[in-house]
Amino acid sequence: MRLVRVAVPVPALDALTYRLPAGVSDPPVGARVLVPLGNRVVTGVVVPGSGDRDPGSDLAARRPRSSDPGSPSGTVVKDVVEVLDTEPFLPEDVLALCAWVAEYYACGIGEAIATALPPRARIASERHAQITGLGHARLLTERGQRREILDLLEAGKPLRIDALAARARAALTSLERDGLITLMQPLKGRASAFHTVRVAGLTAQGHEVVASGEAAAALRLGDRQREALQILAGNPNGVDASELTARGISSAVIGRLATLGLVSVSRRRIERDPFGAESFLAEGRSPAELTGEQRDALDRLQLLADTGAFATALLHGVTGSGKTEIYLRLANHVRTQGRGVLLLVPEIALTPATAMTFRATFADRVAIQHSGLSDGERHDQWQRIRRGDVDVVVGTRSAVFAPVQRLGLIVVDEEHDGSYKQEESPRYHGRDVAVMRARMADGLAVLGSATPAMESFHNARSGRYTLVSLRKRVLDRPLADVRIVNMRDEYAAAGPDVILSGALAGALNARLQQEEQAIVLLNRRGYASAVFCRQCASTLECPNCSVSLTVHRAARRARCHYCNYSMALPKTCAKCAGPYLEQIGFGTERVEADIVGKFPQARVARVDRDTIRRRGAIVALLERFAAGELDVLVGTQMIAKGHDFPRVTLVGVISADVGLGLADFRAAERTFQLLTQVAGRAGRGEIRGEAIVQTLYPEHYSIRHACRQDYAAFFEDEINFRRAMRYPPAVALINAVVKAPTHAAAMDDAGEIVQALRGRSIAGFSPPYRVLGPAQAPLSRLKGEHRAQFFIKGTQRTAMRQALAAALDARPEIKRRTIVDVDPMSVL
DNA sequence: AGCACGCCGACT
DNA sequence: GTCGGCGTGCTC
Repeated sequence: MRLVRVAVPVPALDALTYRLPAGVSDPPVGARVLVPLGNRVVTGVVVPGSGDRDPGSDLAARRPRSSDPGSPSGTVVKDVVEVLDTEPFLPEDVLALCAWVAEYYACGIGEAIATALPPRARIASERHAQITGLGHARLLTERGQRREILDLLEAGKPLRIDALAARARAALTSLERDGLITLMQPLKGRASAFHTVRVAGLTAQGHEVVASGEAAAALRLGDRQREALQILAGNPNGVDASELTARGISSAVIGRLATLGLVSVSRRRIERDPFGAESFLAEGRSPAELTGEQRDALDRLQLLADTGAFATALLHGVTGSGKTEIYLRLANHVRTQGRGVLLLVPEIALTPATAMTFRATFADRVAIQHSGLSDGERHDQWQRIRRGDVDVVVGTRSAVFAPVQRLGLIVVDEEHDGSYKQEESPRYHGRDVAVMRARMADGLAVLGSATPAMESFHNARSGRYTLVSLRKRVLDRPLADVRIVNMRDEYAAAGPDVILSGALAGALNARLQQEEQAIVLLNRRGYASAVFCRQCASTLECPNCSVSLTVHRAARRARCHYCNYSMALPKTCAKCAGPYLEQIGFGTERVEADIVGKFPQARVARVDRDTIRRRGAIVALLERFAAGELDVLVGTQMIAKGHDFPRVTLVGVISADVGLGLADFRAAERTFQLLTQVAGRAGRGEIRGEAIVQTLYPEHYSIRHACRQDYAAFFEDEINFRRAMRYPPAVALINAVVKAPTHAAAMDDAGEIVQALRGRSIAGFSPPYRVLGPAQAPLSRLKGEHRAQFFIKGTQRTAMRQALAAALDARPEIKRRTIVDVDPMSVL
């Protein structure tokens, strides 16, 4: 019997064993196969493993081989429905990377593989229902849910079940049992997702007719038909149907010529081009001259790349020191050595402008991969990479799985950026997966940042990574002057409602006079942070989450930023009916209003998740700002990242300490990074920049060091804190959150897992980790669920992960309600 | 993740 | 009494 191991796209499942029926060829590892799963059909990927493992023994497979490998398990091995690929769809190295991700981040192999697959790679069964003759006959005697369904199906056409309300499911099965309807499972999707167009071309006979007037006359062709033949005669490679239509030749005309045998219509595969038509304008980019420091850095990195062995370099360069130029040249160097390059950028950074830079440098040897592309575009780009048509891939987080051939270099730009961590399963960190991939490929990983993550600098210090530094900005431009404004003094002088300090207001005014630009940052959106009742001292809370509702004034609503619940702004207190409601705290919407109020002549725009609904809206807005059509940009951290605006000479930070109050071990690190990055936005042109930082805690080390742009000093203070508190990178950390319908149940369930973890001992020794908790999670209620959490801290990640996996496997009903986050970015 | 089975409150 | 809510378990 021929068996295969198949990873299926179901979170909790390990690879499953299927039988290959006679007449079906052996699929190679990495090929897609259609397999039955429960009562549906899904697309799985063949993974290594002899396959002659008995089904139902996944647990046994993890443990040392159990005693009776051939024992019957109760589950019958099902047959593979269809083999979709004769060649591996996912290459071996990507598959191995997925296996590592599944193991390291404690998720199912199928889930890891699902993130590596391009869109449209999966075919799945859909469920349709159709009414039977008996159903028609009994239609009028049925009532309730059953009658509703029969009414919907009355026309006789099959209907998709998922279009039906979920509550109708039970009725469906009973209707089928009674023979009133039939259920079908047609497959949705195709094995190949390329876009094709119809192309018309002249046949031999057609050529004859064009060449000979007599033949044409004999056929009595109409004007349109003659015209079509002329057009086709001038295009030996054929003409797209859409182009013919555009030139006034309808498909009917082509159809008639085809029946006459003069024209043949074929399908041609075309590639969707995410670069668009303007990419031709991108030619002729002249590379900037490197500074001596850049040259040295590039030389060192090239040397590392040329060894052909795995290495990781941390490129620590102050903002504006020209890291991108180094990436481009290093990528080109590696490419000319015949090895592939992967360049990862944060979510927001891959604007069309950046994509164009790469297009201009690498022409058609570059592919891009990010979530802004349509499914079709992403699919086509992926296929180009898979075929080996490109040597350079630029993309966001998930591009780390791109099937680049002979990979030699992975660059992770702005490696500290939080968008590299996926906040849903699999909770992987793009940077860490990149380093592992480089290791598997014997390649070089380059992590670049002005404010490296604590983990990365720690690794550089310990010698695991090679540290390469850039201390100066290009063209010797100075870093911005940073002034701290103590808001306690402002409040004492001007009352508690001050938003813009005197210093910041004055600086803004000066910029407006001089026609320079300014960026104002506040990492909190909305108009006011909460609605407070002065009579009963209660705060307006979200009914589903344990947070207060944020006031959005333009929408006149109070909104939850976690579950998106919203309600009309109340006029009286919901608890005590008191009329004295006060809005406390403020966000970007309020700051914008304040600036507009103070400077009516200023052209102000706001950039946050509320103003940027569509993707592309941010690009348009940033372009307007770059073009000088706006004076002031107010926004959240979105505006702090990467962009290069030469005319910005002032950066204002409204409340630098937003986030410092959070009970999160990365709070100081995030604050330091944000302040340093945003200050780096100022003074990128000819004129020196200035940054004004408003804070209630001017003495806090993250604010002090950020103002002096002193990374090393910040790192020293922060690493001491992490060591003392035993937080990463001093230890490895796993955060587990258990959800339950009540607070008590969540605590009980979490407590049981914690007990199991503490009880595990290895050969009489206590386990090599410590378990903290359980405790109520900081967000104790989210979307209506209560949450308890616990931490595992230790130095041996593998032991920690395995212990947790074992404890959860023993309690499957708790496991399904538990989120496991290995190396969490935040423990909220 | 889906999907089905099975056990308890509000309507014909 | 059924209808229909969602807890629990399974998927080779």
